[in-house]
Amino acid sequence: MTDTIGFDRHDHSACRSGGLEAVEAYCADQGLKFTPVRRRVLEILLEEHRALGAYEILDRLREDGHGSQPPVAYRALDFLTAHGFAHKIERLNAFTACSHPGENHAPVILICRICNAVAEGVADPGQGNLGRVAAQSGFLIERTVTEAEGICPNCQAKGAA
Amino acid sequence: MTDTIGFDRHDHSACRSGGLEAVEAYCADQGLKFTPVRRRVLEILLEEHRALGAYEILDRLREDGHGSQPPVAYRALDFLTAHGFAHKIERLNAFTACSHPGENHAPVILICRICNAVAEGVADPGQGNLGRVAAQSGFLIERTVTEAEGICPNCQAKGAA
DNA sequence: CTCCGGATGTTACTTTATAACATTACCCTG
DNA sequence: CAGGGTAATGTTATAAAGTAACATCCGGAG
Repeated sequence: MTDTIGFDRHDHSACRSGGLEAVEAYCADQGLKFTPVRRRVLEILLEEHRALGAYEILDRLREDGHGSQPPVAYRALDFLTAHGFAHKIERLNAFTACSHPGENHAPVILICRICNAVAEGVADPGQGNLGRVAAQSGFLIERTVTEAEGICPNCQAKGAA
Repeated sequence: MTDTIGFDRHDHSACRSGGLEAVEAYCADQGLKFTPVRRRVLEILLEEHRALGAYEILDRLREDGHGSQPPVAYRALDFLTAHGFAHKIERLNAFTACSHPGENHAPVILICRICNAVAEGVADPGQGNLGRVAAQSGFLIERTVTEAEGICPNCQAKGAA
């Protein structure tokens, strides 16, 4: 089972408020503290809907009167990534809001090297190449990093023109 | 098609000289310059047979009388990774010698969080979760990052004891 | 020999990330 | 509601990773 969003147009205000609501509900349910800083960082990620570096996020927090030192951003990002509300894109040393908050999933990230757009799909970590290689060697998977760099459909269309 | 090495004992001197020979032959064939610095960096990676940070490599180069500034290491690593003789492990900001030099492949990396051992398997980038998600959205894959963190068979056995 | 291009080397700097500790907010217990 | 524990926030300082820019060297083509 797979699904992808990210290279299409979409109702962004809905995706933003929906993301916040889903996380809020999940945190309430699980007894997690969705504090102002954490909430604000997720809002920033949802608003931008792209990969943001920790220091870009930090700049925005500073404008909002929150702490302006790196640990403030990194700690909020740690919380968000630990609970799957955001993902770190290792290839870019950057972060993005999760498209499927609440679902337990292994993110699959597609990165366009032309327009820098980022899309997220989901996968079962036990499946695919990683699952096969791990099973073969008896490796126990806990977390996965699955990313591809290439050209998104939009940029392919432009390039062909 | 998949295969893995890395968590087993093996004849390490053979794996080391074999790796060097394969790369040497490949470079001669392709007209690539396998210079002393590049060769030395690959040797270091093969000797250690683990993930090494660029600055660890740099320390070794310094001892050998090569340049001791970061670009020296990064340029050699760029060469090695560009041609598939080594891989960058994004999760660790570290590098490792390729287990399958010369073969055109998408590496699959398994990282043990207990003993830090690293194993490499190979995969077809068009297959697996990445391939499925990319195909579905019309994304053109150029490079892939496929890594898992978890527990290797050896550490699982120890933990069970 | 001389020019040219690629590789090496250096200085200096940027970006990314974390350790360590002080302060604050909150909730639980008594 | 006082006191105490815990978790979050905030700060200073520094570590770790990576790159831009330029000087130098070296080997091959003309």
